[in-house]
Amino acid sequence: MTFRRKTAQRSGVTIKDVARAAGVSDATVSRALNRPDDVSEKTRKLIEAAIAQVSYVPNPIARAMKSGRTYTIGALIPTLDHAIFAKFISSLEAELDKEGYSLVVAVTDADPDLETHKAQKLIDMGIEGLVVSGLAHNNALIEKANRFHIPLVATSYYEPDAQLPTIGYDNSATAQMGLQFLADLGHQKILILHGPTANNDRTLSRIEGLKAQRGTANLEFIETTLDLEGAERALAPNPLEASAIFCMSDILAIGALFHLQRRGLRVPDEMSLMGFDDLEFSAHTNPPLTTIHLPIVEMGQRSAQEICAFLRGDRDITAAELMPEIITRGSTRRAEEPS
Amino acid sequence: MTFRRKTAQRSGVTIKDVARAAGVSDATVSRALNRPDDVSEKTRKLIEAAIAQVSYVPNPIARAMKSGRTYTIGALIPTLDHAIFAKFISSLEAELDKEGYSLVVAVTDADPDLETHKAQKLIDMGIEGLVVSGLAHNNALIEKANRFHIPLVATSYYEPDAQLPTIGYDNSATAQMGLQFLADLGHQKILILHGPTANNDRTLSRIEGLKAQRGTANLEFIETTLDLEGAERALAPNPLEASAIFCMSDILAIGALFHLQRRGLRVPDEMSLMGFDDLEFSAHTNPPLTTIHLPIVEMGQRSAQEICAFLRGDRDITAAELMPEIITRGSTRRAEEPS
DNA sequence: CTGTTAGCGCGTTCAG
DNA sequence: CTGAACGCGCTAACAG
Repeated sequence: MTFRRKTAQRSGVTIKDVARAAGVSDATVSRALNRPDDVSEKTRKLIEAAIAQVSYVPNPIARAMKSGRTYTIGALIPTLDHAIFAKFISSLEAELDKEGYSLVVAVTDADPDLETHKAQKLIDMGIEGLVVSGLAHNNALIEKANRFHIPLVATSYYEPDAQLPTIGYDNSATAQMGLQFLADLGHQKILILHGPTANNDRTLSRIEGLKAQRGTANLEFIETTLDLEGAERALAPNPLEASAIFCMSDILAIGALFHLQRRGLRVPDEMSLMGFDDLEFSAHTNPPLTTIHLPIVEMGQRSAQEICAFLRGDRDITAAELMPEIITRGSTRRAEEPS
Repeated sequence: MTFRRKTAQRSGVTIKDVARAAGVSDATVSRALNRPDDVSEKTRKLIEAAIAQVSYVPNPIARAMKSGRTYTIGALIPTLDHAIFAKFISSLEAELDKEGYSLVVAVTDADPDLETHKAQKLIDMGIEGLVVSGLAHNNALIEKANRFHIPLVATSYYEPDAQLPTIGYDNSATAQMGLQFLADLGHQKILILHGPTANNDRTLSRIEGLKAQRGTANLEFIETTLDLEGAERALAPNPLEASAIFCMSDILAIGALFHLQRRGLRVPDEMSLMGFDDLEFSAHTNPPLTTIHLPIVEMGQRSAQEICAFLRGDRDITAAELMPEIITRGSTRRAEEPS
């Protein structure tokens, strides 16, 4: 079928047309629509008939204009191709819906210019709140949100002293926790595989945390693209002298696992492997992946709740630290004692 | 940091306040904002100063009220947890952005009631177009969109005779194509693994296509949940007498692969495995997965283009068939000749 | 180049 | 219970 244009923009029939058709005033129609109890049974029926007859449909914009509210929240995310962001958006949207808000998503591809552009677009369309990923945003964005009095929340990050409220986890400490886990298993030489650091403060923070703990183990860092292919490319030319690989993202860990399998290296016997995210996939690989579970769903919920509470006027938005957790599965084991 | 409420709703300073502060009329302020060239350098400066002074911020809703447009499109999708939908949304959003539109996403969990609820919410907020997944939608939804003169596009489906324009592929024919591929390899007994059929016309259509081709091979159908766990649960109790498993979704195929690995069955030597979707993962498993590539990105782009063209008044929305394609990789091989 | 006037569609006074 | 009138914030038309 083809959808045929029936009318120009928004049908054009207004409350006035209904009023005329029903032989009442527009105010009465408005009332019949908003507070039916204040209208007599009889005229209400009359109006309903008129509405159907002239096929009236209320104009949401005019409504919003009166209330001054759009019940719309924006989210600026670097990508949707990574399951972790999809899950976050999903959780955010579900929680916002409970409070009557809708979610507009804008993908930035981790490009600051695109981010600025989309932020402006979101603001222009009247969002009442904005959620972004990470902390490293051009000041233009922060200032803009401020100027428009739009509450801004940074997620995937926890930093109580930041310029804007953060709802997330401590990337640095979490990476350190993972490293410690591996070190405690006796791993001395560890390969760190991570995604792009450009415009990605989450990754940067993880790496910094790791570097600060250099004493713990001998660390080698490799940066690559954040996909399975990236893991392959990073590891293929590597002699793999480490006894463990710690990936700053499960997608890389899974890519590493596939690579190691192809290379004939057994995990965890010949190589321990640890991830970061806890994707659905990670629990099902062979062996299942030891990883760090990120509280993504809670992050979405919490972000929504904070913004909604703020908009309701209940309270200011406060930063919140959510706790990641190590999930021990089969891809890690104690390092061989040096013989 | 905590975000402190500075002001009640939308700051309240209007174009009038600016006009007063600058000593000009409101129309001039409006002009200075929208067509700066029509205003003298001098008064423009004056106005800019006034804007900063009273910290004016334009009200997008009032703007929308004049133009009658919101430049917002809604998408109703069953889930974001499945990468295929995330990718679709991503592509849709990117293309809509090019035309100046924003995308509001609403997740329905494949629940008709939720779908109705969210559809209404989207309409109430003033979307100008709506994209849904699949064809099986309660008439209420279709009728509603019609009543509000909102163009509606159904995706992941192609059905030229449907009630609403579809942009997608022929699920039935595509499944048949996959089956034929396996049959041509000599597979006589094939296990079909598929996701829930309830409220999912895409899956239903694939199954129907397969059943219509029953003559081609001996088919056994198993329904399960659409996740890795689902594949595991479905296959664990199965004796696996088939020589090939055809999964109606890559996620199931990958789950199946993991299961077979654990079970010690070699793919493709002892079991051929074929998917449906072509996720990023599928190209990287061991062995890489033979699957059917779905034109998801094109689907998003095309949907956006059709809606935008329609809204521009250029033309009606017409259905479009996009062609899936078999991607032959390592998980399938010719069946052993019966000895 | 700038000011005045007149609404956009709706909800909300305030009278009746 | 109902109607008349006003105004939300902004912009398009028309004068000047």
